[in-house]
Amino acid sequence: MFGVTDVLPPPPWKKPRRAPSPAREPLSADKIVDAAFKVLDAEGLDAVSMRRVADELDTGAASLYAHVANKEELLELIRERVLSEIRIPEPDPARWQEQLRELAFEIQRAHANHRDIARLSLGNIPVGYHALRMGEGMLAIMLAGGVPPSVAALATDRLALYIAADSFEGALIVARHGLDAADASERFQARLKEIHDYYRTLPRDRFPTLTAHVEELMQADSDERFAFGLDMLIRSLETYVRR
Amino acid sequence: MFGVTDVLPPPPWKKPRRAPSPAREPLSADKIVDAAFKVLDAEGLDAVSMRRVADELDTGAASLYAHVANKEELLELIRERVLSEIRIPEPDPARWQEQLRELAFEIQRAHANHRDIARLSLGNIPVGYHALRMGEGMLAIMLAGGVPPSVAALATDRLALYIAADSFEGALIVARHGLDAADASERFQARLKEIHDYYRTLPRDRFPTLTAHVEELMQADSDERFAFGLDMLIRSLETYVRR
DNA sequence: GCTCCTGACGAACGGCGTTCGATGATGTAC
DNA sequence: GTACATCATCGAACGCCGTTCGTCAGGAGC
Repeated sequence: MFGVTDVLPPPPWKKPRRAPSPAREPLSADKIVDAAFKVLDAEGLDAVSMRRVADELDTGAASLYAHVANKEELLELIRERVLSEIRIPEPDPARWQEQLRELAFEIQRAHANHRDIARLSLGNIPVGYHALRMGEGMLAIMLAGGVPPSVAALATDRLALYIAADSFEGALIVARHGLDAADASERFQARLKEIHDYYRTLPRDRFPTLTAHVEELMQADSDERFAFGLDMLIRSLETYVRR
Repeated sequence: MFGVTDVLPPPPWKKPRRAPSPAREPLSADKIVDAAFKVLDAEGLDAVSMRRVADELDTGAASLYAHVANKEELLELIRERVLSEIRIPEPDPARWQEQLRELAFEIQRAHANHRDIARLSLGNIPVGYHALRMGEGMLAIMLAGGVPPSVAALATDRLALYIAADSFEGALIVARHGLDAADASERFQARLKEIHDYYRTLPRDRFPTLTAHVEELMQADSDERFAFGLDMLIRSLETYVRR
């Protein structure tokens, strides 16, 4: 015949056929998470909406719900994938403190690699595979180092909280001070300078201690603060070993 | 005359006078924060929207913007008021560890008194009066105890982060497991039981450490966990004093 | 060739923070 | 006492959000 369907424009009273649906390859939870990461890494966590992720896949938000129960579940999948990037060392009893430190930095780095994803890091009881892998690794290192099990169990919980909290705080700063990472750091430095100056103008009689130690309070950058708190926790763990 | 304006119904073609605006007493930032607390304490942080708060004052959301720049500023006022409930002890060198502990619990309690308000507690550089008061108090206690200033400065930062993080985590649980506090606790216990059972079904070969110590991991309630982490931090501070 | 099922997905619902512009009351200047 | 300028008030609207509903196309099974 004459291939009329391709030549004639569609009559206006007939609704357009919705999209080139035959050429469409099917969605999947994995593809949705891929798209979510593209949005996350390019525009930050706030941009990760069902609509925006669906857009990335050239479809509508409603289509996602066939593969993902709701946004909460999508975020859980994202969290798990972030944790999957973490390498966990084989416990070496002689180096247990150092290994804890390495693992902590590894977790922090994994979060920092994905913009402000650490805003999801708090308040999640570990149930996913990679979250459990993390807990297993941390606990194993402590036990190998001779920390008593009941202490190690609690310390794992507290250490995980501390790491998540620090990452969370960093992520908030990234989220609040512009989307571009370099730009954010620059703006944050400027903000810190403001705070520094502000602290110097505080009334000395009302805040004697604070005003007397402004320099000490502002001296460390965020990595140093993280390392210091980490050392505090590990240092105190040592006191449980030596007895 | 005859007081006609009060007797006759308003003619339908004349639009109603918008509200009994003469009897209306003026809004203020303080009244808005009051209303916000009413909503917060009754329905939780998620219910604190500009519309809902305005509703509480029998007005529209737009009216709030004359007294408060935006929602962020309203939340800041709320945070400050929560911190204002915290009592700060006069530093006593002999009891510095104990005083730190008391202050930490005081901060936690102030947050817990207002539902899931602690979800705002992280990532705020202290600039408000009460936030500074808190920092001043914590730092003064440490210095009185003989902690070197450069250590005390960092430790104040880390301790504040820890306290905020723990409260935050607690608030997330409250927010996620129903609005009523008693109900939330009950549901959370049930959830913990589920997790406990789940941990027991984990493959022993992949998670040998975790499965071997399920009981230790689940033994402590949230107050005990908080106290333990607090002790870890204070304990390590002691190691900086004794030299 | 027909039916049934399953993903896809446009449209809509009810929420959100915020802005705009009209409306009215109030205080000041003359 | 009147006119005017100023400012809080607030309904309506904008553009987001997560989620649900009902329709529809395509393929599988018969």
